[in-house]
Amino acid sequence: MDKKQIILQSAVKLFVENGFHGTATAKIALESGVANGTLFNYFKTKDELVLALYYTILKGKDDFILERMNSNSISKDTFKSLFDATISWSIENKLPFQYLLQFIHSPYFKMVDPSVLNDDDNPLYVLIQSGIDIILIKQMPVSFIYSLFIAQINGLHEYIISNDLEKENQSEFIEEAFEMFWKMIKE
Amino acid sequence: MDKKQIILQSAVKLFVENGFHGTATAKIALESGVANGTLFNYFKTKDELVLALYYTILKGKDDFILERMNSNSISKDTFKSLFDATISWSIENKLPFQYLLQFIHSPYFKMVDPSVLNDDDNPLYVLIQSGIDIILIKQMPVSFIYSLFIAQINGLHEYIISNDLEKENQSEFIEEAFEMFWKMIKE
DNA sequence: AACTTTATCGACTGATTAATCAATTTTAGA
DNA sequence: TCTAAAATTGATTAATCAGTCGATAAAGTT
Repeated sequence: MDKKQIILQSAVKLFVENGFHGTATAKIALESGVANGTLFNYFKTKDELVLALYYTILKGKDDFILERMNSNSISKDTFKSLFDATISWSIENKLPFQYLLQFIHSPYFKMVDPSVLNDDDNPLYVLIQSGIDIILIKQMPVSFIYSLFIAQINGLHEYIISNDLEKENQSEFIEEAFEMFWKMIKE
Repeated sequence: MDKKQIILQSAVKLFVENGFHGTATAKIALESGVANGTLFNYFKTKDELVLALYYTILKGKDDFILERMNSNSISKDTFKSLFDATISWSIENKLPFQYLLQFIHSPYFKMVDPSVLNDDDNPLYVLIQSGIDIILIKQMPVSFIYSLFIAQINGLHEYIISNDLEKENQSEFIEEAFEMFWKMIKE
């Protein structure tokens, strides 16, 4: 693993534990086993590191999800796979997931280039649009369904984490949460 | 309005705009029209201010919601009132709502006395429990339904805000979001 | 008015920190 | 092996900021 990756990894941990400004760049360098100045060879400023970390985590999440999605036709099962993959990523990557939440709700979020968030080529977005087109799910704005999907995942995640559920119990609630969500959006 | 309230009000605005550590206490004092040191007469430390602000907003939100809830029996309508009151508060109090999100997802949240969050005497919590008891809503853990309720509100809020919906359009989606939620949790 | 208490002020301080840069080490190519 | 380029180092700096405190003003009491 190269130094850039190590720095990013240390940064997730420290930012989530101590917040953006509660984490000195020197601490990140120390935790990464590099010198103070080295960090600034990889990221010109602290802000750039904070942003790069956000993009990196988003990318990792999308890759993880896409890897687990290989159905051609669109059906309830397709959405189930997506739902499962999304919640799985968030549980297997607690710190990065927490980082996303912290980042999105912080003023840093304003600094994100909107084109990166252009949902039109987001797989989930496209999938929902298709579902609407073939009248599998409710005739509502895509971004509305999208928001509710993300929200349902967040609610489920919050429940699983704060109740410290075991693996077996998790699947029960994941199943249930998806079935509930499907009732909600199906045509 | 006394100085304490003014300081709290300035703090919401600045913290949401510039983040916790991006907002110097001197800036808050300036915005409040008081001297540097005066702020520390009301709040011993900056952390205390950050926490007090959280508690104050929570209290204001609860009061707002309770004021609009005066039904005795428990029915779908009761939940509708709760849903409406909750989303109304979040839309009429964008900055405080944003502050809650920012705070909850930040490391400051660890500093909150858990007994304050003791959901057992949270009206929404009690209401859900009653709904489950009379078999109006699904036989699931209260905290599960609770998490999904909060999540649905958050998703709806995010949709309304980021699409900058007019008042009329808002109610359409609030109605719809509630009906969807009800389908999800009804027995 | 005289006096006490409480609130406010703002200059100051000690500590912290993002970012720099000249010196050093490591790597790579001939 | 020799040399040049690239990467790394960490002491240094200039700036920022939370919190203090003695002085002043305002409010309250007799």
